[in-house]
Amino acid sequence: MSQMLQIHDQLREMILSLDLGPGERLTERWLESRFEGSRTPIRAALVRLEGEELVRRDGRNWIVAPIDLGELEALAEFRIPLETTAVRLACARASAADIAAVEEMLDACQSGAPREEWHRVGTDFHVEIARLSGNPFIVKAIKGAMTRLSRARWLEVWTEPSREQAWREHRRILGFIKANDPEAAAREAADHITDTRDRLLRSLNEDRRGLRARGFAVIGLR
Amino acid sequence: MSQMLQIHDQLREMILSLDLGPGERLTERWLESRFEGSRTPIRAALVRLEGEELVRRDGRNWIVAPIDLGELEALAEFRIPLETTAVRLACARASAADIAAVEEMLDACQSGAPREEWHRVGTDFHVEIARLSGNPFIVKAIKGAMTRLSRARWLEVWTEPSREQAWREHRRILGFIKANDPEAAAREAADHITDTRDRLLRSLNEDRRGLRARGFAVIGLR
DNA sequence: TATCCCAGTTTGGTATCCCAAACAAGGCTA
DNA sequence: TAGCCTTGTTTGGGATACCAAACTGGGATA
Repeated sequence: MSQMLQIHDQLREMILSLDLGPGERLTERWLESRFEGSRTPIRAALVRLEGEELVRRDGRNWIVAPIDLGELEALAEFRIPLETTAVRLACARASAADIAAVEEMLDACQSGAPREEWHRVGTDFHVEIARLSGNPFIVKAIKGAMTRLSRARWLEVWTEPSREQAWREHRRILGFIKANDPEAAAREAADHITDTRDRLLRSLNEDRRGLRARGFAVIGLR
Repeated sequence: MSQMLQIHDQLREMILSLDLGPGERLTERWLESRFEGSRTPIRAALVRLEGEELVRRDGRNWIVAPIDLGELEALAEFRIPLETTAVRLACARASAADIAAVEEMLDACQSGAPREEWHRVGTDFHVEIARLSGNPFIVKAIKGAMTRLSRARWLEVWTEPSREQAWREHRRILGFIKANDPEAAAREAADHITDTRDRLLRSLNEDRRGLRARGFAVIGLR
């Protein structure tokens, strides 16, 4: 794989895992020494990440895209029509094997699994459901939305009951798809998105102090 | 503005106006002489355009993204839930002034206007409607979808009646938003997307020969 | 002491250089 | 003559050189 893509992937991972703080400045020279490559591939990776809105220009400088918690509502509003459409289409189009594969993914994440695992599966579930719709544009949009959500979800303080509930909701959505009940699946999906958004906002609000202590600007959080 | 952005915008325009044929190969050296800049900003522009999926890699080479007419259905399927949501939200949120601005845009495009004008307004209308929703994610998604559609729309053979009908449908959607009738607006928007897709597909099917003559691969057209 | 200014440094933007891989054409061989 | 190999050319990937603008810090000045 080209050096540029390696740098892109590593940098992307560092950003999404909050290894690099939101709003943090990135100088090309620092990245040069960090990744032991010249500025050419580094610039290409930055331009690419800019397209994914994980990195942004601030005047002439590069910065890690800040987290704007104010967009959480808009994000849910965006996801609901897309994901309800996705589950409806999934009912009509998904094969039993495809559905089983998603079910397996859920099963593979047991309650003892590390937090990274829960985080990843919690994101991938929605992307995989979108994939069942067979519509590549829906998949791409959901993937982007979940990426956008990803860092805020790392900040969430996960309690065992809330995690359990999200889990049940995932299972219910999948169950309705399996039972070929598109309207119930759509209702469940919409409710799940709303519930998840509320849980996230509540958690972040209760933890404002903790967020500040960890150096995260809580812009946009009402 | 930086040279890179200039090159990006020009190249983007050339691609969207079919000045550069879909599938055509782009060599960095040719672009270098064409834009009288060095390869550094050109490569940055290409990476950026790759993110917008207007340019693509073909092995090590760069090519203009081919038009895949097969994605027209999926594109309509993607737009319907988003645009129906957009008009519903617009009813709740858009100010009279914002609505009037869109109306003015439609008025400004009289029947004697050049085709470029019709093409542009026909795209911008949907983006502006999305903007009335107040949801930036919807705006961005619709903008992307309309970009994706743009080149196929250039290939369409526009008849006066079909253009008139699209026009009436735009007015009707806006009318229902103005009258604050979200469900009627949503129904109208969905119908419009379906109708437009059908008109486009019919036109392209009837003109397969013409497309081939103009050197466009008609991949994906059923 | 507060403010302004200027030189030195750092940064991103651009141009150019080098290289290895892909490609193409021509000639050699079976 | 058909297929293969060789070799010269072109290409994109990466490294480096150079520049102008932005920033920084320290010292002169009011």
